[in-house]
Amino acid sequence: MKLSLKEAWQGESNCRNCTVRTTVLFAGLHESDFESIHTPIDDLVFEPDALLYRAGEQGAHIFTLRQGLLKMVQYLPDGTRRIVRLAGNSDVIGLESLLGEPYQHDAVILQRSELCRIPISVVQNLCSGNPDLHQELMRRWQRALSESEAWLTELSTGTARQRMAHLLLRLVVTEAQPQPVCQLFSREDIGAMLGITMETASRVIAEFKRNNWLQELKPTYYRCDIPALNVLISA
Amino acid sequence: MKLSLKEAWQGESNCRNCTVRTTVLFAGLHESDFESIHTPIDDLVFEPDALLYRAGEQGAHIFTLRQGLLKMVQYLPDGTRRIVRLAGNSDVIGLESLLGEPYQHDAVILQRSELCRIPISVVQNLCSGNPDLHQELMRRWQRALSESEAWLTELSTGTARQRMAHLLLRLVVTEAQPQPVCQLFSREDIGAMLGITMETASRVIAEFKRNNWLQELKPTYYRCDIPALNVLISA
DNA sequence: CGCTGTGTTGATCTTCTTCAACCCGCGTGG
DNA sequence: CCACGCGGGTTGAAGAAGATCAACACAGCG
Repeated sequence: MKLSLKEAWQGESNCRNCTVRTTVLFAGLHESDFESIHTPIDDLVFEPDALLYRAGEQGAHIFTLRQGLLKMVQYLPDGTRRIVRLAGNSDVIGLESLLGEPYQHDAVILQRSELCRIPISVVQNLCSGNPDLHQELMRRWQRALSESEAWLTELSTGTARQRMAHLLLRLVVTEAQPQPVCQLFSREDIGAMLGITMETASRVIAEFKRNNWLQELKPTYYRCDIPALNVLISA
Repeated sequence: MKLSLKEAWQGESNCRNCTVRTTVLFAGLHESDFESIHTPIDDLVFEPDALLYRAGEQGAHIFTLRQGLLKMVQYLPDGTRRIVRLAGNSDVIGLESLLGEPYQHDAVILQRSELCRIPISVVQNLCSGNPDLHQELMRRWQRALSESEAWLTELSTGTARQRMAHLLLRLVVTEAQPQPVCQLFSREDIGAMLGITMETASRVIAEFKRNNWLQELKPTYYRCDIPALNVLISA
């Protein structure tokens, strides 16, 4: 099985009683629709660094992230690596497989994730006669597109400082916590997100810490001074 | 009417007999489907610099580009401008309005364009009972997503030279001509596409011309040395 | 105990930005 | 008709920002 590295199969999903059903792809389904799900939807848990799928693979599933965080990675001919998007809570990834296209990215787990692996045949069956599901799919596609464009404008434009500020602000709002706290990634990954080197990423973070824009609570967990960061990006 | 600047209304579209129907959004429609198009689909032509729509507007139409080229522009809080995507032949833009979301970009014509303005109500009506149209819509969304991600990896990564090479190669392949010829934009726009300044854009182009990677046939029209450019990006 | 991977920091070099001057083609108004 | 100004493009010189290379700290682990 290629889904290596600490995969934990949690059993088949019971979509009908899914705890996050209202926020999730199948929100609009009717009771009767669940009868027509014959191919099993697996319920999976992954630990950091697990590889969900690889760019170029012909996929037969889409994935709904019920909990966690992962990175979508692309490579250039010269070997450069760029992280083009993150997927978190209630995001759907691998949509391209619905169109018969191979996966466009490596999908790698960043934080422990719980997700459902849905065979594309299930989605296709449900689609006939489910305008709500269509609508929901389009919404996911649009979400991915908006995210991707935000990465271009916010995380690939301006100085390293500005990009980092944008990244941090994104992270604290998506974590949606009462406290402005986020978990940071390896300097290497931060570099690949912002289009800068590991070293500059490190230096910028050091500078932010010196200025108290950023405060390390425990390893990889940081508290950020949102107003200060906002000044940086609108200057 | 806000669609200012030399708009030319060409009459109502006759989708049934559209010359590019096979490549276009409505490719999968049946004869009978055309009966149910009650709201008019307008057939428009725009000259360069015309503004199709503006970011933030609540749109009531999507647009199919039958011919031409336009840029999709986003702005940062600090006023920076980035071109996040180009749309050309047979691309569909403004899809977000189908979801009730406001337009995410300014859409500005770069080269004389012929396009159809389709009311979202028409698309929504046709969608019920037209899986092919759904499929086609998803394809367009995925295309936009792929494009957007390619801009991140190819046009916002590496040195100015590499980005320019990527841009030129993209342009000559999309033009799909026998000759490796493309029409270039203002230095300002090139800068906004590559995330560099007008001046560096100018310098890089000058350098390419000196090295004969690039040859100006007539104003704004260039012939490029594809192999040479390929070396640049894979070095 | 030493090794490895990750992060940090310094010194130097390259690249890009910034600011300024200038050219040229074009249109406008005197 | 010509002078002028304007916008777009080019080029130079200076400086800033980031990349690169190298050394080192430190934690985790066999």
